[in-house]
Amino acid sequence: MRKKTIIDSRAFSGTVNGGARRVTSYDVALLAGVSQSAVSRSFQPGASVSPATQAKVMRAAAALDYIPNAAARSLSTRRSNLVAVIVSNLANRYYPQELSELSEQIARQGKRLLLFTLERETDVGKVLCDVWQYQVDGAIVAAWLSDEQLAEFARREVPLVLYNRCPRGHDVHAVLCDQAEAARLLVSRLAEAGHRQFAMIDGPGDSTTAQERKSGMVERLLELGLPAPVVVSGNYDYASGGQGLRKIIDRLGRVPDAVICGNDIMAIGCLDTARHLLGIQVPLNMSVAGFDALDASGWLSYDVTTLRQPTQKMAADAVAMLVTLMEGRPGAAERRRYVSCLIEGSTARLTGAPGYPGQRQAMRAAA
Amino acid sequence: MRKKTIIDSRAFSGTVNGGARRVTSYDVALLAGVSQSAVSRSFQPGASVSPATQAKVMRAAAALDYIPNAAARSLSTRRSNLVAVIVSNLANRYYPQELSELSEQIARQGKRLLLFTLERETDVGKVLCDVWQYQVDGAIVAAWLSDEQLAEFARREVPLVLYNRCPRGHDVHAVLCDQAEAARLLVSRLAEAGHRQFAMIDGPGDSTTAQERKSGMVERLLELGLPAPVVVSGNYDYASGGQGLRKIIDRLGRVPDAVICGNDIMAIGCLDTARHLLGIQVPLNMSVAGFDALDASGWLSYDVTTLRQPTQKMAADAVAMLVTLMEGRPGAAERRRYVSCLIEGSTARLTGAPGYPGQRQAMRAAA
DNA sequence: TTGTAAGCGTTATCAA
DNA sequence: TTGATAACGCTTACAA
Repeated sequence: MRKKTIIDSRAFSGTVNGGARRVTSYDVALLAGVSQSAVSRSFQPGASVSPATQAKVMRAAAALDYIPNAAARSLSTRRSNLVAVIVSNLANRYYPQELSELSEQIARQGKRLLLFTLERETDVGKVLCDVWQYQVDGAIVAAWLSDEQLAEFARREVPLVLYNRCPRGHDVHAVLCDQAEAARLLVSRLAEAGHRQFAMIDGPGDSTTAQERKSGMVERLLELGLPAPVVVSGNYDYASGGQGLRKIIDRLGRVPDAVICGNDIMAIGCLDTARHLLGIQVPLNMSVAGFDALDASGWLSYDVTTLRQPTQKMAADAVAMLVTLMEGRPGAAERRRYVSCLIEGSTARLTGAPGYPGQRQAMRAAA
Repeated sequence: MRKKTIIDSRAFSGTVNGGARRVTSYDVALLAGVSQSAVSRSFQPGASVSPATQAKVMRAAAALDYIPNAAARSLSTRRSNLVAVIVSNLANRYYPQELSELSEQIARQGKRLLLFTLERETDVGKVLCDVWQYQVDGAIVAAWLSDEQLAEFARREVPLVLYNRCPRGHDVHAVLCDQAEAARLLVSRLAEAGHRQFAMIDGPGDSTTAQERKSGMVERLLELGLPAPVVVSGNYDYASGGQGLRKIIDRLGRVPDAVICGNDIMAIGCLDTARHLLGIQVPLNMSVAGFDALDASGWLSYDVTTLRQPTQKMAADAVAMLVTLMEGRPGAAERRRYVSCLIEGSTARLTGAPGYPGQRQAMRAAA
């Protein structure tokens, strides 16, 4: 008998564990004068309860401050309503809006975001065990997964959507922006405007995004028959931009025609060093471009030529895709590709409309 | 009998709910040839299990890919090992590193971060119900809580630490940086250097941090017997800085001696508009200062005079404080106050060492 | 529509 | 140290 149990535990003020007694659906049932299952049903969207019963239950619940226990529900339904988001600190630092976006979209689906941050891209293994423990209904991962890790998601049947990471293997779902294509576009436009000697300040080695950007650039230059670029490595921060530029000039023996930076932060660092420390006229003597279209890249002091990913749409689609998978619905697109949009700032000489001044400046002037 | 149940559910492949059968501690026990309790104990840090038993269990667990179910544990122990972090999108946007920091510190304590993001500071009510449902062990809140909401945390006995929000009421725990004091310091130093007519570009109305910064400034000016400042409102973004400056000049009929901005982003916007659009020499004709010491404020193009909060320490202490509360240990400091550190950039004329060039420039020159 | 009862997968108590 | 067993608080057949 269950009722007896309740009375018992009241007497002991919590039989097994020391904590204070919590209000449960039994208490509500008792007060409302209905069965416990009636209470449970009253809190479920499409259950069959008469309005009268539901009203009684809700009144009693309110009186007792009753809130259903998610852990118990999770145990019973085998769904936790939790979505794991795994992201490296680096990514969060440079794309904070994406996390907000994901959080909002996940909440909109009635789920909650369990956050796992990584010191490095490849640290996923350290948190994976916790991901399993919490029985998350799905995961969105913006970090590097090994083949074994990918396989484990499949084996444990945890729906997975990769966010801007290269999905090796066929059955892996992902939203991703074509970084190589973006880099190719940038190179094409710069070449069109007469740039011949390119240089790149690369991102950190563990960033697949950076790798794609680099390979896209190198490939396109090769296709165009232009000289091989000078590539130096950076780690996505401001200092890398300035240091990278110095290294490039050192290695090349002169100022390159164009410097493509792995992200906007480095582009800004490169710009500042060029203008304030080396006295290089940008874009007159050298063009500079970045990636990501950070807020800062649009500031008056910079107006960086850069490539914007449709991050808002990507986040929304990632969550939508995950939900489809969680509901076991078939026919979901396995992966969605996006294209970056070139923002013609005033740090690179480009041909074609709108030409000078840059797109942003023109918009400002028009406003 | 439990074993019978297992056999049954195998036969039906999940009795009640349709999902695939999961590996449970019973399966491990069966394979290892021990009782289920032995399995449970083997997975608990300080339980009394013989090495031999533990080894058998671990071998079997590995063979079956067994992972304990957090929901079941949570139900039984009444601890979820979940910490809710409630933060507004705005805050996350401008302080992404804090979230990373909190996440890391929480993980270090063996807990996990359940993220709740808010469109506005005052939207806490919308997510609170979910916070209760998930039975979080504690919460760190960087948003505005009403008295009722504060009371509800107390009533439900959910340990709470406010992050940089004014704790009304006595028994509310918090880590907070003294924003008013920081503003007072800034005003003092600027006044010392001869600035008389101050202006402020205020933050959004729902930001208590902005309110404190403003009141600190106004109070200190009053104490010093300086003219009342011109205060215009902004909303922490770049455009607000430029618009704010124009409004100030409009209202004052001239350029003020010093503009204090509610955050660095607005300070940067203000600077760019002053220099590039209005041709004002900064700091020669006008000083500009901000708050938060963003990365961007240290960039060569800006080198903003600003105030840095010890965010890393604050995040670590917030989590440490929360853990103390969760463990029911008494003697925890009820609230911890921090002081900001003035970063003497080159956008404001200040007296005293190190004088010109700004601190950052001097450091760079020395390097 | 409603109540009864059998799970969900753990931990904790108690006796052996 | 070990095993049997009773919670933990919910959902969901199934029967009424």
